[in-house]
Amino acid sequence: MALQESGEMYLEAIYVLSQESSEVRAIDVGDYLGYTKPSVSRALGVLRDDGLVTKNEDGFLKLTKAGAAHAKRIYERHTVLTQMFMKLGVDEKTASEDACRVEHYISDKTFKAIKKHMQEYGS
Amino acid sequence: MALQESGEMYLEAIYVLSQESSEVRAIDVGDYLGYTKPSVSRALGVLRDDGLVTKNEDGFLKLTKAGAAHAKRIYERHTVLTQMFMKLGVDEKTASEDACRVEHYISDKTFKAIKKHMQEYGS
DNA sequence: TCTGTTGATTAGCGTCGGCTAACTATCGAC
DNA sequence: GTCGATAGTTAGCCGACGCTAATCAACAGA
Repeated sequence: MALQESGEMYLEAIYVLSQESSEVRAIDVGDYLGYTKPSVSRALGVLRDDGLVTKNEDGFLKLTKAGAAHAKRIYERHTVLTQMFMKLGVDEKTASEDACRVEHYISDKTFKAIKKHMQEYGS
Repeated sequence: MALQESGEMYLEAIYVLSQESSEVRAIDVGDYLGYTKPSVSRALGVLRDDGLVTKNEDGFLKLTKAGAAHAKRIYERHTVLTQMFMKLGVDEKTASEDACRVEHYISDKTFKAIKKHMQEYGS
């Protein structure tokens, strides 16, 4: 089954946290997203079952190839959308918050069009 | 409590159908959205409790002042977003489908910025 | 008058995805 | 060796929101 918004948020969080530190645990993901430990635990279980995340013997999380690909896709949407909203005059915080929701709902077609436009005209 | 995506979809549907015919029933809303009668029945009950929709003795639906205001707000987002996506080169069907989801998730700030941009540069 | 269709509702199910409570495991300090 | 903090899991609750099955009311035609 296709990933829901929720699953994408978790993947993105792990992706972002992995860029800051190579040691990402479930608790860090929870802190980042503002969710409790049980919520994270269950969500990661689902992602693990889907083959998107693994956990090594020390409890550190790692995205699989498929998980990383998905996370990068969402994260790119986040950055491009944030950039677009800011280009339109929206403050960074609002732009990022809106991008964070919208990134899960736009089609590939529309995202490609936005990205192309930003590459041509966006600073 | 603030309206969810689902509630906004129902309001928008009633608003659109009301523009085509003054006699809008629950079944029409269901057909329009692709939902079953029981789903519509319950959803309308919630909107009625929230004071956004009324039903007259003949079973015809009518948006209250607050309901209509909310519906118009969402519908405007739908049209402006569709227009923007098409301006970027997206086909009408995809643009409309994406707008239909995104319209529920962008902040007022960002929408105002998009609208302003479209008024200045959008054909 | 009986019957079939249409519209609305109620009861109840399932999934998603938050939550709290409570348990376990590990690890460092005393 | 015991105790407290930290991390993770399990069990189970709840709201949102689809669904099917079944019921009810109104109305039209044989």
